[in-house]
Amino acid sequence: MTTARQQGPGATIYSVADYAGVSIATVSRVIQRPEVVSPSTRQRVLDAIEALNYVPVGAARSLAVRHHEAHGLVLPELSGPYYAELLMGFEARAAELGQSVILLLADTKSDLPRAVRQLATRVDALAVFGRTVDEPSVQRVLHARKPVVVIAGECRADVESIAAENTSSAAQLTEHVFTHGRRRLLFVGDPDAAPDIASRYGGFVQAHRARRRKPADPVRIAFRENDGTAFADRMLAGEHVADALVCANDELALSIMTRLQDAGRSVPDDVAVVGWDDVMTARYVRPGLTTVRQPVGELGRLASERLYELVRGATVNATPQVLPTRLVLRHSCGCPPAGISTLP
Amino acid sequence: MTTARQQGPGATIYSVADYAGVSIATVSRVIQRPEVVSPSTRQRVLDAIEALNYVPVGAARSLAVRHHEAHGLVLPELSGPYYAELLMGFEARAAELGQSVILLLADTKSDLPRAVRQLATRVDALAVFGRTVDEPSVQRVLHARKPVVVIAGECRADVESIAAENTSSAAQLTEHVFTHGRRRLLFVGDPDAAPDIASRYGGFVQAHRARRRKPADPVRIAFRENDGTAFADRMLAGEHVADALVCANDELALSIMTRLQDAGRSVPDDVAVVGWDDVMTARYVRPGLTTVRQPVGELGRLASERLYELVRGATVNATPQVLPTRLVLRHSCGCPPAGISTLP
DNA sequence: CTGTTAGCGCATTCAA
DNA sequence: TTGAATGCGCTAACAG
Repeated sequence: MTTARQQGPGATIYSVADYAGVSIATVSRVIQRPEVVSPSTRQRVLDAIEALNYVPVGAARSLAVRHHEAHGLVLPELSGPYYAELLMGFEARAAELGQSVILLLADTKSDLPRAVRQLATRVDALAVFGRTVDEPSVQRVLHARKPVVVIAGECRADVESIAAENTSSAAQLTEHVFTHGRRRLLFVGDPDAAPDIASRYGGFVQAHRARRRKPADPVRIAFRENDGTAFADRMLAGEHVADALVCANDELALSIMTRLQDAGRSVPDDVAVVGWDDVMTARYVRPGLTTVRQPVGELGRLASERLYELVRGATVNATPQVLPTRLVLRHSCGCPPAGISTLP
Repeated sequence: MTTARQQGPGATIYSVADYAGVSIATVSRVIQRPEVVSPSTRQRVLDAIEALNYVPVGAARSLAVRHHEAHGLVLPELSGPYYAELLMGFEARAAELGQSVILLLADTKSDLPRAVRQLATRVDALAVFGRTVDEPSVQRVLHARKPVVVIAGECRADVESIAAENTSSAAQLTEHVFTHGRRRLLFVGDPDAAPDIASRYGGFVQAHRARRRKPADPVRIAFRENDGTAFADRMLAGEHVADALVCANDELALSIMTRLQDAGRSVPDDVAVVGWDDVMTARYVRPGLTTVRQPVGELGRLASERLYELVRGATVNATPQVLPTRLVLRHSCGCPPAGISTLP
C-alpha cells in the first residue's frame, strides 16, 4: 500500500494561466486554436500544461460549448459477436467524429428507465437497439428533442431507423433450402422477440407462399444455447418433424445441430440446419453452417454518423435505411462441402 | 423527411423552477433528495419536469459536484468473447455504482494518445488493458492524479493491477499434456505480444523444468485465425515437429486444429491441441477443445469497483490482485470424450 | 421546508 | 496577439 492519491484540486486553466503568466483566454486558445497564439507564448503555455499535468475538466467545456460531445448507445447485452461488432463500428465512427461513446447494457439493469434517463443527461444523442425505443424513458429523450436513432427496431415516423435487410434474405435462404429438395421446413425462434426475427420469419413465410406451400408456425423458443439443445431433444423425441431447420440465429442453429449430431443424426442428410449472423463457430463446425452475414459494423458506424448529423441539425430521415445482407452458403444446408472454407 | 429537430434551448432547471413557481434550489432538491421537499411542492415540480420534458444537463452537475461520475475503459478491440465479457462485467458494476462508462477501443485509433487525453478529460478514473499503460498519455493521467487500474498488464508500483492467474494454470495445463504421454510440446504464440502470454509461456517453461525437460522456444506468431492456419500449413510441411501444441488462445488453437484435421491429421491422436479462453467454439468443435477458463467478467467488475473506491480516496493496492482460472478438460488434449460436454 | 447566492472550469465575446 | 468579463446549468452552503 502506498499513500492515497490526493483527489486534490488538480491543475485548472487558471493555474496554468498563472504559471505561464498569461490569461485563461490564452490558455484556452492554445488548446482550441493554437495557430492564433504567438509561438513564444504558445510554448510557454504548453510548458505550463506539461509542468502542471493539466487535464482539462471536460464537463466545464461541455457546459460552455453547450454540447456533451458524446453519443449514447443502448444495447441489450454483449454476448456473441453481433453486438460487439455493432459497438466496434459505432465507437470507431464516433471517435472519428470526435465524440465519446457512453455505453449502456440494458439486460443487466434492474432499473432501466432510470439508467436511460441518467444516460440522456450526459449525451447529445442516443442510439438504441431493437425494441428498447418503446421505453417511456427513451420517449422522454425524444420529447426533449435529443436525436435518437433506432438500430434494428421497428420503423416509426418520429425516429430515424437503421436496420439490416432481413425479409428478402430470409426468403432467399428459405428458397435455397427448398432447392435442396427439403419440404418440411421449421422456423426456430420467436418472431415476437425482436423486430429482426419477425422480419426473418416474414421472409420464411414469403418463400413458402411463392411456392404455394403452407408455412409452419414458428417454434417459439428463446435464443440461448440450452434452449436450442432442449428443442433438439424434443425433436429427437419425435415432437417436431422436419427435414430442414431455419434458425433465428447461429447460436440456436449450432446448439441444435451439435445435439442432433451427438445423437447420431446426420446434418445435412437427415436434416438441414441454417442460421443467422455468421459467428466464428459457423466456420469451424462440421458441416460448416450456412448462414446470413449482416453488415453489423456498418450498422454501428452509420448510426453514429447519423447521430452526429442530427445533432448538427440534419432533418430526420423518415424512411428507414436498410443495409444489404449476404447469404453464406456452407454445407449444413445440403450444399457440397467447399474445399477449405474456414476463413471469412 | 420531417422538419429538423430544433437544437433549441431545451428546458433548464430555471424554466422548471419558473413553471412550478419555486426556486431552482427546490427543483434541484426534488431531484437529489426528494424526501426533504414537501409532498405538494414536490409534485408541482415533478409535474413541471414532466410538462417541460426536462432533461438535466449532466455536465453542469459534474462541474458543480466536481466529479464526472464516469469511468473510462481502454480496450484494444472487441472481437472475440474475451473483451466483450470484460466490458460487460465492467459496465454492470459501474452502473451499480452509479457511474457511466466511456469506452475507448485502441486498435482503431490513428491517434491513440490524443484519444486517451480526450477520454481523461471526461472521467474520474481509468481502466486500461494490458500494455496500453505504457502510453505516455496514460502516464499523464496518472500524474494528474486520476486513479488508473491496469487489467492483465504488468505490475507497477504506482498503478493498481488486476489480472487472471496465468503462470500456474499454464504449468498445470502443460503438465496435463505431459500426462497424456506427449513429449514434444510447442508453445504457439508470442510471449512478447502481451503480459498474459508471457506468463503463460512462463508456466509452460516451468512445467518443463519440473520434469527436467528443455522447453522449446515459443513459436512467435500473431493471434489471428489466418496466422494459425499459416502455422498449421508450415507444420504439415514438416517445418515444425510436435505431438502437442499449447496455443496462446483459442482462436489460434481452433484455426490450427481445424486446418490439421482438414489435412487428414487426427487430433488428439497425431497431435494434441490446447488453448486459452474457453470461447464458445471450443465447446462445439470435435474434439472439444481443452482450454483454460478465466473469470473475465469478474476482472471487469473488480476493475470498476476499484476505480470507484480509488476515486473516493482508497489507497492504491501495490500488490496485484490475481483471480483464479480453471482448466477445462475436453478431448483435444487426449482425454476421453465426455458424454455431452457441450454446455458451459 | 424554501429561497438566495456563490462558485464549479471553461469558451467566447468584445476591447485593447 | 492578448486580456477582462460574462455566462453555460447545476449544487450546496447559508439564511430565513
